[in-house]
Amino acid sequence: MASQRGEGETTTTPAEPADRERARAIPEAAVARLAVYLRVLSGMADQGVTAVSSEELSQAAGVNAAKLRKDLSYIGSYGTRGVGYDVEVLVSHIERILGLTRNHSVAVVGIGNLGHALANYGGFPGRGFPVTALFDVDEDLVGIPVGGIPVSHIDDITAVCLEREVSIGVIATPPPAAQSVCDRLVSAGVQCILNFAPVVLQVPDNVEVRKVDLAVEMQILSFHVARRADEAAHVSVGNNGLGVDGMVIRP
Amino acid sequence: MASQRGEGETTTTPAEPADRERARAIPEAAVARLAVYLRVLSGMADQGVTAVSSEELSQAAGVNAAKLRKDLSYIGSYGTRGVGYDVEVLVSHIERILGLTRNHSVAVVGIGNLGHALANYGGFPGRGFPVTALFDVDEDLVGIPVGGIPVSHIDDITAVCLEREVSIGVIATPPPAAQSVCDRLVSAGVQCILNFAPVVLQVPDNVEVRKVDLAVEMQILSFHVARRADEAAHVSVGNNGLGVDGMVIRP
DNA sequence: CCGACTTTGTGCATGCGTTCACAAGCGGTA
DNA sequence: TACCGCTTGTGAACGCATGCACAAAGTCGG
Repeated sequence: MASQRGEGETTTTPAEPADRERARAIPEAAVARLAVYLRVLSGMADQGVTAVSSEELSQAAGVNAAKLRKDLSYIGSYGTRGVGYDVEVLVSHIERILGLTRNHSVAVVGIGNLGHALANYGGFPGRGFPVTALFDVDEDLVGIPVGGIPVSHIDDITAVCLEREVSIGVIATPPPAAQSVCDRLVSAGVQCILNFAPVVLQVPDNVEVRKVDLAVEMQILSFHVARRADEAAHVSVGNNGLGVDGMVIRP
Repeated sequence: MASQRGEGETTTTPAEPADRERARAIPEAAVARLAVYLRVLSGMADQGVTAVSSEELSQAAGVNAAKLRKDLSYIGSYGTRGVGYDVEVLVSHIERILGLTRNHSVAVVGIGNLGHALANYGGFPGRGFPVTALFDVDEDLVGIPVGGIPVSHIDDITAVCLEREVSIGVIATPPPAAQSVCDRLVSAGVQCILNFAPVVLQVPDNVEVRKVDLAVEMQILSFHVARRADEAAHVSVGNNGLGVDGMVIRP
């Protein structure tokens, strides 16, 4: 209720908090995919595409068409049977569900290689996420602008985060500092954290953490490399019964 | 069979490809967690810890103890009932399963902000992933060393990847170049790709792609921010039945 | 106005992953 | 040696997510 554009909100039971309860019911996995759909749709809109079918969109997003329709059904019925979806309508509804109608101020902590890269992205891809604060322990860095924003000292983190209404904190520090930084962010009222440090963060229940762990990603790939190598070995030694020297063996 | 160290391979049916079939059976989600366990265990080993129980390890890794035991059971039974696990034994077995006994040569394509950061990591966290090749389209960058490795031109990608036996390709280019770069990596024989570009890559079935999408991560966090905000609004406006102006209304 | 065609939205079955709960197994102790 | 307490490993139940298949609902052409 009380949301922007009063469209399909013909709920027969006015006591139902339709939109809000619905948002809570969206599976985590579907949320991640909605973000992907949004990007694909934005690209289509830029190219002047106005309508799209679930089949087309699902292919562009690399998922099953039925799954895509189910994902979209979590946010409401905004398609037209026999036709498809209006690109702009879908974009605006996904943006609404993902909370992209407001800007989310971002703070980056740890201005090393990665911190620099993040700061220079300057308002993250797809925008709506302005980086408004940078922090580091290194006194030499304090005051120097990176990506247009001067670096603050980490001891000022609480004051600065409150002042600039930071809603998302990004941790790009070395591992040993991560938990301490996390604690400070939390006590500064930050409830969402994106963690690049290879550390398992301990946080209170009301704080949401997502981690991006390069080492883990590499090791998962390594696992698959190894698996492939083993399979290949099996195929040549075992499966077809012929070694690489199959025809050398005489009867 | 035929694997390194002939330990617990007392399979009664010698026809079973025990280790290999087992590796295929490990759920994807479990593989990701194994990498986390490995890091935690390595940290413990560095601190002189020699034994650990599933309860301790699971807490350090931030997961359920039963889940941890099940994950470990996928790679074999290397614990001692009533005691726990030997840290070093566990480390070496996880390393073996994840294929970390061999080195995996890494190529980074796109030497912008992110590419610089990745190249300067210099042998990824937890090592075993030496970066051996860097590529960019920009002629001005070619030949300049970044993190100790000179940048090659992207047109040489096939030759260089084959020569240096690159097994993992990292795409850190702008979105429009990603698919083209991906195709070139694939035709150079690279079967594992880590993609930082916000693009859905199309690849043949025999290539494994993992993506790290900052925009998606931010948007998932944004979703949770919005959800929290809605919940908070509900508590004050809906749940308790009193508006903010509850006592202004006269009877 | 009607009928054929297209595409959505979703009930249902299937499979995967998580969690519980407990028997089996091992070390320590008397 | 026999018992006791602790921890692993896993069978079984549960819950979530995926994919199928189809009815509902709309458009378009005649």
